[in-house]
Amino acid sequence: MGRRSVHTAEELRELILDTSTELIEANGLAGLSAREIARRIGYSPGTLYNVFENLDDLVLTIEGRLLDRLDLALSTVPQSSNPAQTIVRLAQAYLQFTQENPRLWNLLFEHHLPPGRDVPAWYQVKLEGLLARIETALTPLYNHDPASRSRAARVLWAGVHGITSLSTTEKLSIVPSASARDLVDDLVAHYLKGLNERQLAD
Amino acid sequence: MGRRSVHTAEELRELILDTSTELIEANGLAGLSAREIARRIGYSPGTLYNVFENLDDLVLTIEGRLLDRLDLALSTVPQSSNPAQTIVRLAQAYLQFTQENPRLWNLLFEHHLPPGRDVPAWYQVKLEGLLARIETALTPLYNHDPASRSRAARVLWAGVHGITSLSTTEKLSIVPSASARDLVDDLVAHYLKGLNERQLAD
DNA sequence: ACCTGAACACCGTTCAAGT
DNA sequence: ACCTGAACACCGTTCAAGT
Repeated sequence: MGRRSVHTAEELRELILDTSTELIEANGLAGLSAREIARRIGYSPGTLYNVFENLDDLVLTIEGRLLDRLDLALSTVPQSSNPAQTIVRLAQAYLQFTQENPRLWNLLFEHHLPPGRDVPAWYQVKLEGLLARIETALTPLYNHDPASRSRAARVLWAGVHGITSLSTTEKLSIVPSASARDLVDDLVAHYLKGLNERQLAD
Repeated sequence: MGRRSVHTAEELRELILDTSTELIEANGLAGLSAREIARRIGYSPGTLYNVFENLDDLVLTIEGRLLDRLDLALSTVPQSSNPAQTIVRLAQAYLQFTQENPRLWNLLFEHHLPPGRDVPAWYQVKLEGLLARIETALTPLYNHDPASRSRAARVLWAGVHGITSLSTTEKLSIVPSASARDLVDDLVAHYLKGLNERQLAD
């Protein structure tokens, strides 16, 4: 029919992304469908495929924006003269972010690309940027040993991720979300203390 | 048509579960469909619903068996007189198990029940049984403080889960799977050392 | 150029009808 | 009692046709 664009290409793109985000926040990845997006924005399903290659492409775009938002949240964490305190603050900011956007955050782990398709390069870049924030905070403890610093950053990242993952996945209520913060604090405090003892022993 | 059962009810159930497991191992949850299972076992789709309530019920059954297999694997870990070493061995056994069954293991985190439906009680019981293995290994360090012991067990469990999760989710290749074992060892060693220092300070 | 909507090849689940 | 297969209400994606 050739509806004379009531929306610019950019507006249409935002409309699709916003609507998709709402659907995911309401019901997770299972709540997202091309036809439902189309219904809500008042276009036909085919129109989505003028804007995005397919649903995976759309979801990756949403994931990219989510990583940007997390990066922004971490960027506001004030640095402390005590590296351990900086790390604790970063971990708590991460935890808070995931708890504020649980279904959206879960998307990062629910959604898988079809076998053979790789994650785009920009996605890896964003992840590495986030990890770099932790590495930077660890530098005062490790400026002589980048390999150990890198490992410590990954262990901390994965550890905090594990706690948040188990606390937001209702299916593993082993970690009640009320105590996630305690667990994160405990992890960071004792792990860093263990690292520090090792350094003193050197 | 009333095919005169060439399979007993029990055989049919196993056939469905085995075929479903194969589909998941090949392509993850996305590769599982009631119609595809039916095609492979040579029954009509409707027959699945004589055996299982629905696909969620089927998937939960597979998850239960998976948790049983993990429990079995952990049960063969020899206890050491050094609690830290027992924990390291348990963590490594967990890691190995998840790496041997990556897609099946991911099922536990990809699959979500529809909103409102709770995880069955037997599922929670199995999870708590697994956690109890870690708590038991920690007892020598903590027999006077069950609350701290419980927290330490949860932190270790979540931490190892986080490392394995990031290493098997191809989308977060921040943790190359080659180094997952190093990260697990590092986490357990330094976390326990940090705990231990605190105890000595008490 | 942009958008539609029918078409194709799929889903999960139910249930009357068959043996 | 067990099983079928049509039916219903959905999917993602493509693409000829319309304005």
